[in-house]
Amino acid sequence: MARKTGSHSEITGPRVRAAALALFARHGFAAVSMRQIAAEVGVQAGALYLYTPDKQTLLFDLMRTHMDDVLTAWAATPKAPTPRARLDCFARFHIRFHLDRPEAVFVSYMELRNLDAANFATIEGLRRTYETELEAILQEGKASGAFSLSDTKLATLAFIAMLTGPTNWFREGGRLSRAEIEDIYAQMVLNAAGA
Amino acid sequence: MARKTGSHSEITGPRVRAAALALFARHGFAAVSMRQIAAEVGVQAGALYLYTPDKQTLLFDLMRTHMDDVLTAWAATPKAPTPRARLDCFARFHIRFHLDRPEAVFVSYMELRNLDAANFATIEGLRRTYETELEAILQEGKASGAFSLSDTKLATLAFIAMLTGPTNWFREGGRLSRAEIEDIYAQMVLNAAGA
DNA sequence: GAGTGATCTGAACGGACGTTCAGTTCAAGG
DNA sequence: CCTTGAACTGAACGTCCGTTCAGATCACTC
Repeated sequence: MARKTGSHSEITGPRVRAAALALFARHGFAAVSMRQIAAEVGVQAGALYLYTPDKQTLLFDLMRTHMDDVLTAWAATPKAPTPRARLDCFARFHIRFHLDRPEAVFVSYMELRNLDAANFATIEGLRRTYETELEAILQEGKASGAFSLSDTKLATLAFIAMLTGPTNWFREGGRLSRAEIEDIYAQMVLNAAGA
Repeated sequence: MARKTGSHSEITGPRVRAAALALFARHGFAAVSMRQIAAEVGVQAGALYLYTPDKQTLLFDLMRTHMDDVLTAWAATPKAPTPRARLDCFARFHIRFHLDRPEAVFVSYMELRNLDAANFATIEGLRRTYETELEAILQEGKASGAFSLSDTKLATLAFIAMLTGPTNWFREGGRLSRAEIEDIYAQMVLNAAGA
């Protein structure tokens, strides 16, 4: 037994990443073995090394892909005319986007400490870039008098922490729909900004 | 070589817990070995089992102790007269208390998935109890018209996520003091509640 | 239909893991 | 000063870890 019928690199590669993401999210990077990932894919552990040079890089690639996806999706979102509308738009974008990929969000936040120094710096840079997008909105609103905020840097961190929360508890078919959560959180953020 | 001069159960026990807490916070439960904890304490791995039945219980005890501490400290905080003052008080308490023990906060949040079912249920129950304290304040304020909130459950989760944020980035001697952070966050929470 | 290369197996590598335990050491009580 | 037992060592247990690699298999090309 070796090569299975119909197996291709373009199929197995994504399946490896999907299995790794799901397992890392559920049990944590350090608690998941390459053999578990392989079993999930239906392959022997050695075969994983056709798709990643090592376990650490597998984690890093998942996180970098996620961060790239966030930034790309936000860049493709039309810019609203006023700071208030832009903040509302950002809040709704953030919740919607993150609710669609809870595993990637969870891993990208929880497993930062398992990255080596160079990989950590890369991911941290991307995160900073995203935060800066929000802070720019807050600064504009503060300058124009649309928001009343004593510290835009703190508000940035506070809003992102708040808006990421639903990712940890949202379940399809729960008490509230995505749209309702989006509405409520957007309203709380606007309130908190003094808009 | 065995028993070192001046070593006692009352000294080594706390040192084991302190070393475990610090290492779990930095590297994660699954990534830390009993031998690393022992080395930090200055003891052989086998000696740890005089102070904990196993690694999982060591983690659980750290988390339960932390949750008990939170609830005890909050219970000892005087109740303010109005919902608005109580929310302000809760926000300041939460930030102050959590900024004083960032490692315990980090571990208690990040390592939930490494608890077995029974231990998880216990910790989750304590967490729920704490959240209920905040939600009660929000409900009173909503009922009295002091707050304008569409959903007190969501607001509870959102505020706790927001208020716990500083634990992850606060550094002594940074740009802002504890008191300043406390002021800013308390204000943002009151705004978000529509107070 | 032979040959080639991408894909995967299965076994092995040295090392680290959590946990146990017989034996050693030493502070303290009589 | 002798005994006792709490505190700890050091070695061992079986198991699993990440990673490597020679060899097997099979889809494809010519």
